[in-house]
Amino acid sequence: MPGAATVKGRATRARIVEGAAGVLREQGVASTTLDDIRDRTGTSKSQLFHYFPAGKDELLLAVAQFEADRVLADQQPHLGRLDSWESWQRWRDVVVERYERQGDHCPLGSLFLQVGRDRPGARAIVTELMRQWQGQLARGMRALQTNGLVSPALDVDREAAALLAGVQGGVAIMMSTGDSAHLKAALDTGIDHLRAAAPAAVRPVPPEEARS
Amino acid sequence: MPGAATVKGRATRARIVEGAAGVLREQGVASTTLDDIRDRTGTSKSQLFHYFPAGKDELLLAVAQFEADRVLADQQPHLGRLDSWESWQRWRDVVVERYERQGDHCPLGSLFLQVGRDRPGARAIVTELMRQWQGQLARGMRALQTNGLVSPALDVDREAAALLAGVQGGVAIMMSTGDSAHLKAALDTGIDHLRAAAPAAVRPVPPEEARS
DNA sequence: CCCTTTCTGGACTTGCCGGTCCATTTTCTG
DNA sequence: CAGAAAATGGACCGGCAAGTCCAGAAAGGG
Repeated sequence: MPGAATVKGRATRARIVEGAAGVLREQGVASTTLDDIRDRTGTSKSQLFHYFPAGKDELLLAVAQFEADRVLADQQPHLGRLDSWESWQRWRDVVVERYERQGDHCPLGSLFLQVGRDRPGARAIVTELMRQWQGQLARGMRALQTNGLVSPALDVDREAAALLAGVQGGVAIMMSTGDSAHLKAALDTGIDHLRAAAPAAVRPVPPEEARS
Repeated sequence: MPGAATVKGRATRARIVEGAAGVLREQGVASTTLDDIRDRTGTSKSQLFHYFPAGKDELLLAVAQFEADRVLADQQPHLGRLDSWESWQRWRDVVVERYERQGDHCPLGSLFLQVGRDRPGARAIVTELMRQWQGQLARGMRALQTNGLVSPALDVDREAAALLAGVQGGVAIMMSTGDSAHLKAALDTGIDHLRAAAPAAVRPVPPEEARS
């Protein structure tokens, strides 16, 4: 916790990060100035630079980490317990609901564009987020396998990667178009794909019998 | 073609847009100034404002349209002829190759962040791009149905939406992490999902995918 | 060939915003 | 209760880049 040696200091620093996150969500990175953040958080210019000596970029990076942590937290506890079809469905609903509420703004995406993906730390934040997210999806798929709901032959890692990509793309498209249909389609077909890999004996939902 | 009444004028305007697109690809939106574009295109400040009276935003929007047109053009002719498993595979390879070459920079994404999604025209550009892209995928899937390679029961629109989302997300993840595994996974599982919907009689290839 | 319109060059203005500085207050430590 | 270290307030600076302006050159058109 650089530049925050006392309780008061840590509190102020946290207030800055949270407040900055709020401002950034509301008005976007491009049009947010340090003065906006200063106003919102009731701080002074010198405080901003006291806690983030490297300036705006360092602050933005801290906000990025803050937002990244929220992404997974908002999906819990469902994301951590994907061991039945019902739990997958609940997770799917939570994801849709979370991003529909977030509206057409992607805090993380814009942050990285501003900071620059190459900056030490920036790439690491998103890579780690994706790694954990995908890991939890894969874990859920293995749980389905363990419970005999999905064939052990399923390539879990590839499937989890594809599902994660679908979610990311669905969100991205929603940001641009305002329509969540793609996100829902990606989630539903992804889960359908798992269902199709169910051992025939326990196949849960007759997947649309239309062989004629 | 606002502000370009003569051949010479139109040529200059086009030179500005293309040059600006180049600069933006190389150094990103955030750090590109009108002077950079002026240097690159061998023009003067007054020319920039002559052809784009509303200033930088209007120019960026024109570049966005330019880049959007490229996206689909780069996938042709494969995207237009998705009527066999082989053509789907070729398209898949072209997409991967195109985005791997593009590296970790997304001209369109950054452009919209800078301009703001809400600006009249901005949202329309990406919405139209997605609509056309998805339309061509759906058309390809219907061609498979017509050729008896895929069950007529397949929900083409949902499947196309999901595949498009996967591609978008795969690209987005590649931009952030530098790894194209998610893009490949999304494409391959998406196409697998189609293969799984093949009428049993003509099921083409036992889905054996090379994974790396 | 003249007169209008379009196009071009580049100097100049202007406001914004990241960053600096130092004085002052508060908190920690022994 | 000192003295040090941390935290705070806010005035100030300086550069940069978007946008303006006008003079002058080229096209176009009757």
